[in-house]
Amino acid sequence: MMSELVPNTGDGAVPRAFAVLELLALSNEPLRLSAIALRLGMQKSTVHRVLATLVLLGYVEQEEESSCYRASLRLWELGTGLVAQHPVKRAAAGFLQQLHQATHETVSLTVLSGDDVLYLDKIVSPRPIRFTSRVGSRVPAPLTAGGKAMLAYEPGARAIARRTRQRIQDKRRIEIESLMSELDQVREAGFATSSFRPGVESFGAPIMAQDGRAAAAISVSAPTSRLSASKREAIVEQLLATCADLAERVGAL
Amino acid sequence: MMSELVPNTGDGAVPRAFAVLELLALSNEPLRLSAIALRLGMQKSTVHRVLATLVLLGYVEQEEESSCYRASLRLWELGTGLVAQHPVKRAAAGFLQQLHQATHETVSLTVLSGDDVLYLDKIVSPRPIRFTSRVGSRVPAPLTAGGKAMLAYEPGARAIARRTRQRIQDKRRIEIESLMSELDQVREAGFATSSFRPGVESFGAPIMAQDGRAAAAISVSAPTSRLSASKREAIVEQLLATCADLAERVGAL
DNA sequence: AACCTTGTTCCGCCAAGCGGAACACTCAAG
DNA sequence: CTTGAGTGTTCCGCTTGGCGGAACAAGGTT
Repeated sequence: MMSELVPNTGDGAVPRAFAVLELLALSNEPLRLSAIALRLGMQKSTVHRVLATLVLLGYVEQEEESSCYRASLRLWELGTGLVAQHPVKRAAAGFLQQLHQATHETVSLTVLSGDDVLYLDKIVSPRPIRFTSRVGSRVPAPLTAGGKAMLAYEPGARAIARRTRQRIQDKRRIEIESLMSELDQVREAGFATSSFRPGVESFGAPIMAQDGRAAAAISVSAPTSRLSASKREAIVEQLLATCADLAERVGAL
Repeated sequence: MMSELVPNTGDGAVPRAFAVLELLALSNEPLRLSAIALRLGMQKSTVHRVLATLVLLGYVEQEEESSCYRASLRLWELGTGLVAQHPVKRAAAGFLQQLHQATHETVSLTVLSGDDVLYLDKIVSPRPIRFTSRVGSRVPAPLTAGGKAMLAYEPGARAIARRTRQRIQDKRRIEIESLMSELDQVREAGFATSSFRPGVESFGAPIMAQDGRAAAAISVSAPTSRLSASKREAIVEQLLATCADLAERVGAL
């Protein structure tokens, strides 16, 4: 009947434990036991047991004075190890650096994750853009330049667009048909653009894999005020060259 | 009876699930179901069930062709959110940048985690040092400059030194009594030095909290070949100034 | 002092998790 | 082609670990 307060993934010990851990990780302040039990619709004693296990495993710490619980850095430690050995990120690091040197603008590496774009890496411009997405954060793919660059080669692009439209607040941002035709143009031109953040313009291109889909995308973002027609042209040219080189490298490994 | 092959944290569904997840996260290649069962001393059917749960929760992905399992980027995603809101790291970011500008050398931010130092942040020198520790990695605290800077104000320093001596391979690296007297000197001078990596010299100073212990440490590392007496002096001076300023800022929040 | 909270502990009930065994399948050697 | 040793997956009976209600202790606030 879907009568849960929270979109719970199911019952059982493991899903519960992860629900608690995620809640703690996403919350920016330490949480009380009761607050966790309330927000997850679980029994206090259950939450207590789960927390005891997580503390034992080192994923959660309990502040001794306030008896609040917060996630430890264990998750982060495991996570950084994961992304450090990510093949695309490893291969891309030097190319991103080089592209940043050439353009002097903010350069990002993203992959598709569900309906979102996940920021794997980023080199910020010396004069950084405000409201930039943090590395490790996710943004609906159809909004971003890198996301559109990847969606152009994704079979399920239309479904992603529909789901995203349901999800976001300002529905005018995504009109399905215009987006789909934009993706056609992206396939032709080889790059996508986006200005979904006010005052910031982005250019994104896919890193193509052998199977015809995009393994990742690189995007260059700059404030509109700093962009001229010739600068835009130069950015796109350097971006496409970088992605082509990188695709060759990725294909080789 | 402690008859486990692996230092297992205990039985039950949740510890098992985390054992599997950690194994996958730490392994740099995708693992087969049998390999996991073997290495953790678990039944195949148990591993299968656990993996199914982890896949459902989005922490593990299964390659469709080889049916291997690997950790997804979910852990990393949660982890980056965690460290991004870490108060010390947030406060330190600007100071690290500034210290890097002043010294043009590699600057690191570390915290104490167990008996280790955990690298929270790092700004690498334009001519980067080889064999540098990755952000998110851990190194035995008594080996590093930042670690010694923090241990100098840690009550359990001696115990940490003993445990670390047991743990490492080259026991000559740590002589308990000489380390303890070195920590005394660190308290007097306000900074520590280390050259546990061949050819690299590091200077570390603590960021003091109100309780008289070190909340974190900043260290500056440079190849010995690039260091003169005056350069060393300048680095230490700038390092100490930075840590003092930062401690004030951290104390305020 | 009479309430609310909070976190923690206890305990009976029961299902979720466990692991052995059987299954389907692939690949390599015979 | 057949055999065999792997693999991953499924089934199922048993029992243990997890569940949640209730009682408990400790502060904090009215």
